[in-house]
Amino acid sequence: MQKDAYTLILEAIDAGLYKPGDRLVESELAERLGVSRTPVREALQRLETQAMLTRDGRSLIVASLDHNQLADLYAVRTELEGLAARLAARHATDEELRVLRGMVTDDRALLGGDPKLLSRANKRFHRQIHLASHNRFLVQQLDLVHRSMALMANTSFAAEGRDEVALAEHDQIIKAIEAHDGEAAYQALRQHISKAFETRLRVDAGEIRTR
Amino acid sequence: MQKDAYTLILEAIDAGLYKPGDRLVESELAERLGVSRTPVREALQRLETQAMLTRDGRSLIVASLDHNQLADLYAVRTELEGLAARLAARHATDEELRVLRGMVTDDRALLGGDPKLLSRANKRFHRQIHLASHNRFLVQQLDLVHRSMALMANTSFAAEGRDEVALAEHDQIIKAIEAHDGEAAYQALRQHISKAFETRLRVDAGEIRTR
DNA sequence: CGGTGCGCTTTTGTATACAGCCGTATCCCG
DNA sequence: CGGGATACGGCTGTATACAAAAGCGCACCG
Repeated sequence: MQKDAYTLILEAIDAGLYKPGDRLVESELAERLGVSRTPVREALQRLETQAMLTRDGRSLIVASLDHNQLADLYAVRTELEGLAARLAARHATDEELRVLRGMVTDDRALLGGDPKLLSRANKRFHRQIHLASHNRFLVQQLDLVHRSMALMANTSFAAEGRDEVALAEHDQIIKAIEAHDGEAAYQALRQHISKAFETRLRVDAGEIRTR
Repeated sequence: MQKDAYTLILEAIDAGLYKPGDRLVESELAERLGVSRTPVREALQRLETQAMLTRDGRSLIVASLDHNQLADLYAVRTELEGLAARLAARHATDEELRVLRGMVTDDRALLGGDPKLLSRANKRFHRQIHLASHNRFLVQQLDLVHRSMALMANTSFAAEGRDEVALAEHDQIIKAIEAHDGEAAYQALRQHISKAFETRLRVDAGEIRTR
């Protein structure tokens, strides 16, 4: 069976096929996906409620993030990711810890490689921490946050040297979680997000060279 | 113009017309609301993506919160409300502060009255703090949280004496925000939520008499 | 030459028809 | 009398037709 319209449209946005500001026309999507307008409409409505799309008069366009919204988003993200880290330190099982540790080890092989791959590995890592918190609502909320982050053009991993620093930070986070030190994990993750935000601002300002 | 199907169904759930576990049938809702199935379907899908409804096999039922989910929800709520308080202390305008102060003053008149009214006033108060944070994403996330809270049967304001304690706590929170003391506001709101959770647990356990 | 108004085209919103699936109940056979 | 299979009813998912509204362009008038 084919994936549903919702997933397909989401992936198209993720892949950059539709960029912020682009108008999404129901009939066009319906034809492209080979279904009728009905499932497309439902998918678009779902995406709208998740703030991936906004209404411009009558039509739907891909949402875009201005500078203020970016800051807002990171503020919320910092708080929620911090909470996830604290809970993960408390609730993660040994199996989950091994998976997390394995990710950090494997990601070393990606250093200096394709920013897209690095970004994907990074998403997986963070998602694993979310899951290790064993809090469904938190996972759901963080999903929303990460989805909105997909609206940003380029990943901060395009920044030169960011990958190595990030990996070191990931290592710190894992160490704290492994030690079941909630407070340390909380602080480490907050600082990690803070650094990521800072890097993104520098990239956007053109201060850092991107690969 | 009439409100849309989404709002109507949401209000019906809020009013307790549909309780957790109840099955929602498209054709039935369509007839009751006087529209066709199409807008009803869209409304239901939106509610599903917001976790107000869950799928039971093929059909949609109103989501219910078990003990664990309740704890999960409060954990996230504590964090986000705390963040909102801290940001409100930093960003609230004088006009917003006066509105907040006015709410606390007015709410004194409701003490000992209808729990439904108390609960409504409480929601308004918290929402005003969310808005005073001037962070759209945070407002949106907290909206989701409060929506899920609507799934709980009875408000903690049904607990005897809770209203007076809550009002005093609200006063504390406002004082911290008025003083632009982010850290104090953060702590005060976290403790307020924590107390509310504790009260709810006691009510659910049958320890406290409800009015 | 510019502005305004009218009409057409495009797109969304709503209704309805149709098909497929699941659950249930009944009937038949062992 | 009990269990299983089949048929029927209801509900969801998808497609399509139709109506209404908005944007766009052209033409006409000032």
